[in-house]
Amino acid sequence: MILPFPIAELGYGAANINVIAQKAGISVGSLYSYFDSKEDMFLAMVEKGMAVLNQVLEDIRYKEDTVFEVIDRLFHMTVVYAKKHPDLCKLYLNLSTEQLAPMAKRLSEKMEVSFIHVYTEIFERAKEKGEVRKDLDVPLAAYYLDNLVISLQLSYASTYYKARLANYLGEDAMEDEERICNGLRQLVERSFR
Amino acid sequence: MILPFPIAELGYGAANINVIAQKAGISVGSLYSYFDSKEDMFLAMVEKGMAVLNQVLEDIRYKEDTVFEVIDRLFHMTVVYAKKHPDLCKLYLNLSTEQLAPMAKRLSEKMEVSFIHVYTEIFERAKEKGEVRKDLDVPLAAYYLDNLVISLQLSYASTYYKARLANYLGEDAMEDEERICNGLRQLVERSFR
Amino acid sequence: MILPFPIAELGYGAANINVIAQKAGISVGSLYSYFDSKEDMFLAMVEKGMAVLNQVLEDIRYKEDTVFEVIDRLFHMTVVYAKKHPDLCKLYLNLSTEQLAPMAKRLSEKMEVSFIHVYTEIFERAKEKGEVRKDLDVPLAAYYLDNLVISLQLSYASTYYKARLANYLGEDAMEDEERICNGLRQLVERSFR
Amino acid sequence: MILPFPIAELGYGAANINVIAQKAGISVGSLYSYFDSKEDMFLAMVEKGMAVLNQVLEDIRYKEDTVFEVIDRLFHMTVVYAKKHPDLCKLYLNLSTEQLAPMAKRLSEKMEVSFIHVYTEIFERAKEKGEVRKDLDVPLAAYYLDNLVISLQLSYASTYYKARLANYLGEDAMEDEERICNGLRQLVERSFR
DNA sequence: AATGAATGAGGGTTCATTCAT
DNA sequence: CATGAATGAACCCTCATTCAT
Repeated sequence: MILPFPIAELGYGAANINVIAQKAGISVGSLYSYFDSKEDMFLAMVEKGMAVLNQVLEDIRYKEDTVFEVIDRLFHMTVVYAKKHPDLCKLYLNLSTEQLAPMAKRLSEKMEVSFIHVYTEIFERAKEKGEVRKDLDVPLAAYYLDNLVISLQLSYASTYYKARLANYLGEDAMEDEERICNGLRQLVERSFR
Repeated sequence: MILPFPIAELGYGAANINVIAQKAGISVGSLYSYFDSKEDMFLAMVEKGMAVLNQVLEDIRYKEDTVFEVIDRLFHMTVVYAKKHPDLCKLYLNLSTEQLAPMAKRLSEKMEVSFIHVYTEIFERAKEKGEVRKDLDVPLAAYYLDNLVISLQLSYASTYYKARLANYLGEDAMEDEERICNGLRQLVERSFR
Repeated sequence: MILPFPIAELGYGAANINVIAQKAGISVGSLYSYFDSKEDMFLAMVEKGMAVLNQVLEDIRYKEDTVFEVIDRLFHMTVVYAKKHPDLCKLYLNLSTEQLAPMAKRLSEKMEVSFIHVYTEIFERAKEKGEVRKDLDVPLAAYYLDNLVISLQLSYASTYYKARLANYLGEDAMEDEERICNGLRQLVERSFR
Repeated sequence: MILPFPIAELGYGAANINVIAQKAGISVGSLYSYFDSKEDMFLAMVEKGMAVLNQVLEDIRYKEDTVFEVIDRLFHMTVVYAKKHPDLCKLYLNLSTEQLAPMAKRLSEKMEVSFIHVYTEIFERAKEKGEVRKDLDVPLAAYYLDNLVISLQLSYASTYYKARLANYLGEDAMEDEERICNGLRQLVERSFR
């Protein structure tokens, strides 16, 4: 199945149909045999992104691990995902842009909800097992963790956020994943204990 | 000075010059006497945003406070800023979009650098005063804190992130600033100690 | 032989090749093995229409009848033809449209000429037999009669002319063929006497 | 006010926006400042046509005349109108085409209704004054008369119908309006008596 | 011979930019 | 200066036609 990657890579506004078709190596007409409209192409990419993310989520939540092992895997997998699918990550930025807000709302909710569910599950279990303090505000912890995950993801995918990461942590910081992932995990670990 | 606010509110792609001129209450021709191009209008908004942000930064870093008092003020002021200037916040999303990446790079650097500088200063001082642990990775701490600040800011400004906040913390979470700001401050405080 | 009916039913502009092929139950490729172009398909339908009309003409002009019996049969057969071949009638509207004028001219002439010939023959004979007044302007009478025939035909075939008929003669007028055919025959009969 | 004449002259399908703009001597953009869409341009022409026709109707129905004087004027004015506004006449052909049937229905009804109303009024009055026979089927007479008027109109406006007229009445028949108008009037007059 | 996926020129429409007033 | 009507390049999309299978 042909996917209109440039629409994710370049953004909805900047990617024009001719460029998309050219980059996909097919004609405009063919493109329109797969999708009914440019909007449809965008949604196809969003759905692809969601499918990949859901797979990532599945890979993360082994039942037996401690919450901190899960979070560690979460950070590492996020980086793997962002490196492998930078275009899908960039979708997130387009979705959150006002231009696409109306179209994105319903889809995004589906996406967020999966994450919220997993985060909540993890923290509740961790509470029971005594891995985190009893008075932890679970929803807030989930929101806080997701903020970090999204930021991390964008740092490895978006041109802009890459530059920002370099500004904060040095030009070659991206290659030192351990520093970032472990560093963030440590910070998070302390904040939950 | 007339500012093309809609370009920030609606996003670069969705805002059209006629609408901008109309909302600004002047003619298209006049708009083009102030700015050479639509790109220029966008950059003017970005600069305006930076100026406001720099003022916010100034208001935050009283020398005498502990780092956690500063961070508390940082979160609170971020919310105040996001509520007062949602359009300027949305700029951030547009800037980080690939469409505007080339244009944005140099400006963004200026912006980030101010923040990095302040964050670094705060943490170095806090280390000296023994408010945070000696082995804290300051650049990483700055990056981590900024991720949270940006996420918080967007949660109060962008339609999409507002919905996300509601998904995580409940429909009326936005009104309960204290829960969010204090909650984040507590999490951060623990992670630095 | 496969005929591209939809091109007549929907009109040259509205009928697209894919729909035509689908309705004809064959592939686009096959369609193009029968016809060289869309224009060709249209012309094939026009020729089909002419052939049917010529048959109708043959059925009408029995030598022994009075001119008014022939005209009566003409109106009745026109209705029968229009009901049986609405798509061929609609061709007439497309042909007379400027869009197809150049292509249509030569074909239409052939078509008109048959009718003119028959009409003239009928009226000349009627004059000889004293059925119509001696000073009747035969060409004008033929033109006048054909105008009515064409109008009648369209009233039973084209959506627009159907609505017009209903406006003039009432919602169910179409079913009362006798009123229309006999009524017109009477009017015509008086005008020729 | 600029009117997109080519859309009537060439037909909805054949007239493309670039041609229309060029023939109108303005840019495509300007055209779209007057009309929201090509459909709108077509409707503007239809409305213009209706306005002109209504004026013609007004000019025709003097109260004092006999029905046959009115009909005579009707034929003559129809020719004048068709010669002056051939493009508006051609609209009629486009409207009755299946392609535009849906769009045209409501407008056309308005148009027809004016004519039906006037025709009916004329015939009812003529009946009262004893100018036409008592048993005349008024709606049918109106339908019959309108068929002739429309045919006449098209004979002076549409390329196709012009050729048809020449086939029936000779190459120079168009110039001999009197023959046609008077001839038709006489035929009609007899049919109503 | 029959198919229908692929093509891409051409259509309707938008909107950043200009310039006569 | 200020205006906003005018411009036309560039957009998204359609569909007549072709050709590898």
